[in-house]
Amino acid sequence: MVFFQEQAVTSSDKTYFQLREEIVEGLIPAGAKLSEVELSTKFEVSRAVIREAINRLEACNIVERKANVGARVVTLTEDGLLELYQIREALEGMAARLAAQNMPEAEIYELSSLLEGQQDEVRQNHTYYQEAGDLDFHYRIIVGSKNQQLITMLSNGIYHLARMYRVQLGMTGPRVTTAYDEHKHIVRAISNRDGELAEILMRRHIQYSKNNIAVKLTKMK
Amino acid sequence: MVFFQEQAVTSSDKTYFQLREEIVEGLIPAGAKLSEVELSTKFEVSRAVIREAINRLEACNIVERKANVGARVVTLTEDGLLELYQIREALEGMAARLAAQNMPEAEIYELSSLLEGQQDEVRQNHTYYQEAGDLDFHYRIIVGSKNQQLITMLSNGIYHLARMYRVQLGMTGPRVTTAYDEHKHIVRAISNRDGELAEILMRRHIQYSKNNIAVKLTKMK
DNA sequence: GATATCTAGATTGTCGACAATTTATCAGTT
DNA sequence: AACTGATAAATTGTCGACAATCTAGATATC
Repeated sequence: MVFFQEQAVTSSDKTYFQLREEIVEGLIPAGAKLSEVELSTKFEVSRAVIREAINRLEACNIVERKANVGARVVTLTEDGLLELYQIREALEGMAARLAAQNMPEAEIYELSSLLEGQQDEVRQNHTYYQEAGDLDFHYRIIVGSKNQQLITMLSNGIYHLARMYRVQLGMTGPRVTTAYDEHKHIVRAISNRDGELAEILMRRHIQYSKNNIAVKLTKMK
Repeated sequence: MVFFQEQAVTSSDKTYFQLREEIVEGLIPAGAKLSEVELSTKFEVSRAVIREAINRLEACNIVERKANVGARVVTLTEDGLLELYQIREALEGMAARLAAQNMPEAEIYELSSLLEGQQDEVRQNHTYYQEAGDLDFHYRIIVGSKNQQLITMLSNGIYHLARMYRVQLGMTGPRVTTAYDEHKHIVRAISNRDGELAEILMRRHIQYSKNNIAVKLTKMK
């Protein structure tokens, strides 16, 4: 699935995208130091474009920088994960509420059909719900909010960090099949233009997956 | 009042802070183009530090950049303002909920005394509630959430854009005195460790001020 | 042996110059 | 007069070099 396409026009863009992917996927491990000269030889670009890429990663909360010292990939902690899900709960809850107000009927219909199409798949191997489908669902609702700042904030900022946690804690992906039913209920609320309910359901949905991850985390210890 | 101090260690920091202030205060008007050479001569630094400063402003959603074209200060629109307040409602509502869970008693007591101290002031010139007081209140609750990512997001990202709207639409600034009572109710909920109520009250509080601004906006037309 | 100070190495911050791209100007054609 | 195309000016993107800062190791002192 093409989640949302970002086209790299400048060399700095390409470097940023690639670096981000390597960090999210764990090729560059959490906590690692990002040496500017090292990366500039690796990617065969000047330090200027590396610096710009690192700056953008910092804006995503994927790396942390200290002046005159350097940049490190963030370390993944249980607290950090909970913090992230609290933010997602607030923002995506609001996105669902706004989607109920602003999402065009056509988009709602598309989203609804998407879920219908996945129904068979869910029933067959009736345990899991593919991660891609989950992502697509959340993204469509975010876009449906029609709040451009919210869309940018979630797509550029939150999303990649959230994925980094999921990938590196081995929860790509997906959660038990009940997630599918939760999605259906949310869409129904949006379709009924019931923003209040849509927000409540979305927040619960995110709380459940947070709890699911928290359980896995404690098991890993 | 010292809202929260950022200390500029590097030349790029200083440029970023100053540029941000000039934009927020309107010295550099909304929609203006940011020429790199022009700014580098004005601030007497190289283009590299200007570029870095502009990158950071972009991360705050204060300027927009297009590759190979340049950066412009964002234009202030009614839609943009509403979008911003929707985000604030979601995030600061969550902050209030978390503050009810996590804020240390000492900090709650401080916040409470702060409000008590302002009571006389409010009664005397019984119309307005100083902007500084309002900022301080919101900031303390955000910090009280103890969610580091939320704190960063609001302090570095949302806050400056919100202030830019208030300054340039002439609503520094304060809203009618009822805001003071709303603040008191929120603190009471936090003090009672009632996160659910604290969130509801904070969201209402922000909705009210949004409506207040929306009214002023329509009057200006 | 522990602490403090100094020096050398490495890393980041800043600069000016060149390359690539966009925008403006102007001539030419229909 | 309006549109197209080529050329020139201006702006952004990228580069390598130098300056400022931090880090590590060695030496000296108590």
